[in-house]
Amino acid sequence: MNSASRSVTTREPTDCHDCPIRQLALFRPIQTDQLDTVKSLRTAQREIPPSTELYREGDRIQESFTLFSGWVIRYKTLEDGRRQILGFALPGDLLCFQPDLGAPNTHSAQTLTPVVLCAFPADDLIQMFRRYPELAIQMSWITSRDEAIYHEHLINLGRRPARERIAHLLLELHYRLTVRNLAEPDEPVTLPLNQEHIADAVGLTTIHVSRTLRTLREERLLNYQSGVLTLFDRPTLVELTGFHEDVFQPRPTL
Amino acid sequence: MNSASRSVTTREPTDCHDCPIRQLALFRPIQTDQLDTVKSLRTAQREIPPSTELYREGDRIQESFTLFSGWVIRYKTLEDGRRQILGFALPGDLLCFQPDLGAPNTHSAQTLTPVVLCAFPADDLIQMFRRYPELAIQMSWITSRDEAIYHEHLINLGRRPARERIAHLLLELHYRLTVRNLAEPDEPVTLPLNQEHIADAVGLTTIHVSRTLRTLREERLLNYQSGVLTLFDRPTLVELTGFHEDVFQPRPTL
DNA sequence: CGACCTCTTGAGTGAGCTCAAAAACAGTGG
DNA sequence: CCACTGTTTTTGAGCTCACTCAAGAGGTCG
Repeated sequence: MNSASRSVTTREPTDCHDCPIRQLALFRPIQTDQLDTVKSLRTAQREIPPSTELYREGDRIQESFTLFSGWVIRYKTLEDGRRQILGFALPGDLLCFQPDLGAPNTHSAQTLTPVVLCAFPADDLIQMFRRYPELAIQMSWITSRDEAIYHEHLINLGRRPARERIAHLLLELHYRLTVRNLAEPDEPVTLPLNQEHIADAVGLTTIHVSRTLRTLREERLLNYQSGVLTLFDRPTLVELTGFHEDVFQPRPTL
Repeated sequence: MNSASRSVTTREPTDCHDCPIRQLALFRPIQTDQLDTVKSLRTAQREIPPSTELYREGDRIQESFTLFSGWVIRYKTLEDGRRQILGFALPGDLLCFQPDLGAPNTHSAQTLTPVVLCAFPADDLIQMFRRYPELAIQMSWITSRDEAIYHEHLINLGRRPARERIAHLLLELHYRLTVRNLAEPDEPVTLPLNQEHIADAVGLTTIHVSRTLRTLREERLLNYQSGVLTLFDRPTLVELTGFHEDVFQPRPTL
């Protein structure tokens, strides 16, 4: 139950031979011959500054990324500039996996923090699946978990009022960070989010997010100020928002 | 470009040997030896009346389903009974695919119409992936397309007003039906939805759906009454809602 | 210091909600 | 064929949650 980012110890300057392993080994030990093959992918590790666009809706990116460290948002924008954040990618998450090599991206992605990621060509990945079906099955595992997360977001946007939406999002992020050992269960965490990010994730205005955060603070439920999140009363928050942490757990082992 | 439901000609009483093929053959021809294996799955075909629960949140269903005919909704409910419809499954769609055999379902599913579906044990499916990686890759294809659909729903719920939300949903359903040859591009279609379904899908009240449908009708954009959908002015609707049909296309061939 | 963010607060508005009741419709049984 | 019941849709009236517009406060950086 180790986080991907913590295992970054030694680092090749241009290549990171073991990155897909690091992603997938979360679930199951892999045979050494598989490991060799994956190493042979020779994929590039990159360090990227904050607020950088990784890819844009409509691009034809033929790479996938594994996040080693940092935060990335995936989002869509409407013609008039309104933005919907689809999700926050944390260390260990996979980005931009599209088995259809020709298809344009359906959304954009941008770094929130300095980011270290490992990029590998999508067709290499598919070749690897072809050779090691177990990896493909694990991939289906990942995407199926992602689907459950989208379900949570949908009911959040569709059927919950502002206070619960925001609280649910912050509970989610807090939990996902603790699971990765990037936060302590009962300690404050620093998030790289401003109120606009929250607003665009839960479908509100920044102004309303500001007001709602204030009421949450006044109710002594949680505090989010200058990037520091403190959960005062997690049980009540969980109750209030109907938060089910199971969905946000890493995949169980096979 | 054939719909799964149309190819139901002969029908075994209890088994439907070829159903996963029918699902996956949409994308790519499969070798005959693969076909034999799939047939050997001996999965059961079922006919199910309308308004029947297929599975419920929290159940541990170890089967997946391919829809042959009829409509199914996938949804989640909150403690107080509020419901969010996550999506509408149409003929050819896959339901309840969960590679983690032990995990409980994260949502419920219910038939809207009489339904014919093919059920097969999840671990058989995984065995099949193990043997034929190509199928696993195609599965990742399917789920990746599903993800893009959820993205559309998220921006719909989060960033669009009622009129656009409803219009977008109806455009989506209309398009998905035409792609399956279950509707003619410029003809009215019959949908098994009442206003409550629409409301629960787009995060509104039935009352507001009623009013909004009236305005859409008065604007001569579309009409949805007693289950019949007519798109009066598709171009304007597409423009208005920012509808991108690409996402809802069946997967392109490999 | 000024320029630029981000956050906060106030005032007014409006989209979508609640509550309530009537109308339309389908099915059922007499 | 009609009364009776249950469901779905429609309409009205009033309210509220979340939005817009506008201005001020605070923090950061060159």
